[in-house]
Amino acid sequence: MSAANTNTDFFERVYDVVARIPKGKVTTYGAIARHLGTGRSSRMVGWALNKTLESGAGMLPCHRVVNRKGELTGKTWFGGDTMEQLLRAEGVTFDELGRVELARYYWEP
DNA sequence: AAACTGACGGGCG
DNA sequence: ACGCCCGCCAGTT
Repeated sequence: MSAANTNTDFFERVYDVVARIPKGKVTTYGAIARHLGTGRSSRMVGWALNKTLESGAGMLPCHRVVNRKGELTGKTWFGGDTMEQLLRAEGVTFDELGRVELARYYWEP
């Protein structure tokens, strides 16, 4: 196996984990990174998601991935309040600051 | 080649 | 509970 496939494998894992997030639940980048074994490379998870968007995996429910504060940091890539609407459609509620209640909706891979 | 950036997280005040 | 700073990893300029 070529070492060049390491990245691809990383993307596939991110895809796999995100695809398993139950409807109406959310998880964090750090949780995914830990599950992948990358640990501190939480940033790479977001990077991978952005990359998967271009890879054609646009069906990925990445709107269920938020940061540790429960903020929809990726809403920029969805455009406007699309990300929030998607989560609301799944029954997720937001607080006054527009953050997800992680204690209530958090899901660990 | 060096420095900056970024879908982040944890620690500290 | 919130804001600020530092550390991680790969990509970009």
